[in-house]
Amino acid sequence: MPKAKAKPPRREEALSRERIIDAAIELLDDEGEDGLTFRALAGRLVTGSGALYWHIQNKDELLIAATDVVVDRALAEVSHDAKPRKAIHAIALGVFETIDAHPWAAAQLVRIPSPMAMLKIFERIGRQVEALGVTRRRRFTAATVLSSYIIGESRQNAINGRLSTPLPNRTEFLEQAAARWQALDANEFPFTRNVATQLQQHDDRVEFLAGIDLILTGIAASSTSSR
Amino acid sequence: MPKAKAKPPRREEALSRERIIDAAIELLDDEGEDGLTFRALAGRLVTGSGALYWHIQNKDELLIAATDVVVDRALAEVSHDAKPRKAIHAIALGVFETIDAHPWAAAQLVRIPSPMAMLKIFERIGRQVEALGVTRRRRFTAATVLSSYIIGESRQNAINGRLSTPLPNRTEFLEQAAARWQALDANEFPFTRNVATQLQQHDDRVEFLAGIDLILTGIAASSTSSR
DNA sequence: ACCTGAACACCGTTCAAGT
DNA sequence: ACCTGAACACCGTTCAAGT
Repeated sequence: MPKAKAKPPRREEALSRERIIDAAIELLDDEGEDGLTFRALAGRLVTGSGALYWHIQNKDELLIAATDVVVDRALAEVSHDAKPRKAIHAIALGVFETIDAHPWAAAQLVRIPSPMAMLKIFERIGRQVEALGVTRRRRFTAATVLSSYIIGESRQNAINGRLSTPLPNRTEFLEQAAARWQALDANEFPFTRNVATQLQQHDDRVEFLAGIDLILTGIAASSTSSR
Repeated sequence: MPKAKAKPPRREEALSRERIIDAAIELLDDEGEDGLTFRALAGRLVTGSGALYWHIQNKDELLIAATDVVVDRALAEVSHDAKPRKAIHAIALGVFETIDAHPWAAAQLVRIPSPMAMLKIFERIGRQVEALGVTRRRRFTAATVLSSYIIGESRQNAINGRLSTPLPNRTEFLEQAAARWQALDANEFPFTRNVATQLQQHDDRVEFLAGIDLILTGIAASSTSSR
């Protein structure tokens, strides 16, 4: 028997705030929000759990930092030079897809006070609202409505992989949701049951953008009206 | 010295699911989301923590049930017989004020799958959307956009009493938020800094309803347009 | 049937001790 | 300066034992 034993896992680089955040994102993606514990994270980084506190303040800060990273990446891919409506679609879809890939980020975006990631989305949307020629007084409202819808709806649409036992794909996810709505009491939920059929058929991204366009129509109509 | 000792607190009624939920709401309102623990709740109800599990499944179910109760109360106060726009305003303000009084409920409303409280809000909004004469195909989109905005914005506006040290009132809350925005980097956040002034001045409810009306304008314009 | 409360299996966070 | 890992002060949840 040779002297070589099974090598213990070795840390290749020194610990750093950046590496910790990257590992946290991986862990969150793999195991969900509950999967992120300091012990599990330290295990992946081959260190002690206490070591992490040298680089980050606490779990909250880590979650917010992880969200900032994934949102920054998403926004970096959105080109700046489209016309306002197209640009807003692109920002919206960028956020939509990031939250779909990292469902845990949605909860962080709506924290109070707003994390930087949220402010960056708001800023990018706001500039396009300005470019649409919205009057000064209405810009805040318009940007708020758009941002609120983008984040809220992205969250609702994100498949949380670990919720009910394996959700193979989006189609089944939608079917389950529709079935739940169809099962509601007919007297108490006539409207919801009625639109459940649409829920089953719809394409997420198309439906999501339809909501954006509805708001954009409202913005355009408000700006041209006399009120 | 008389025999009478300090009476231990006595439970006046038997434990019940209802009493547990009511006590949980009180505890959540008093101490915030972190304040709701089974030990603290059992303390208030003068019982053992394990006893609660005879009446409720677990903490998640308790939070959802508590949310259902406060939302039901809010919706019960909203009259059914107004014209659609006024009715939507009333539903929106009802939710807004309930979340302001019970900020912990907002997190529950956006859970997946949607809790009953969320579906009830959606249903009430949806019926009014129908009453507005929105075409069948657009009803789902319209109700979704409205619900998403109502819940998202109510959450953002709710004062979470325990966040930073005592937040005396809403004015100071808004000032703090505006100050944070003003402190942002001028090159990276021109839009956000610019609207920060508005944030400082605005009346929450008025601004909130302005967003609702923006969406309603979009709904009206979409329905009458040819597309 | 309902309640009790100790026990279990976790957490986030701290900190003396190491290098 | 940075890392280690045991220890602390909590959690939610379970369950044998009581009434």
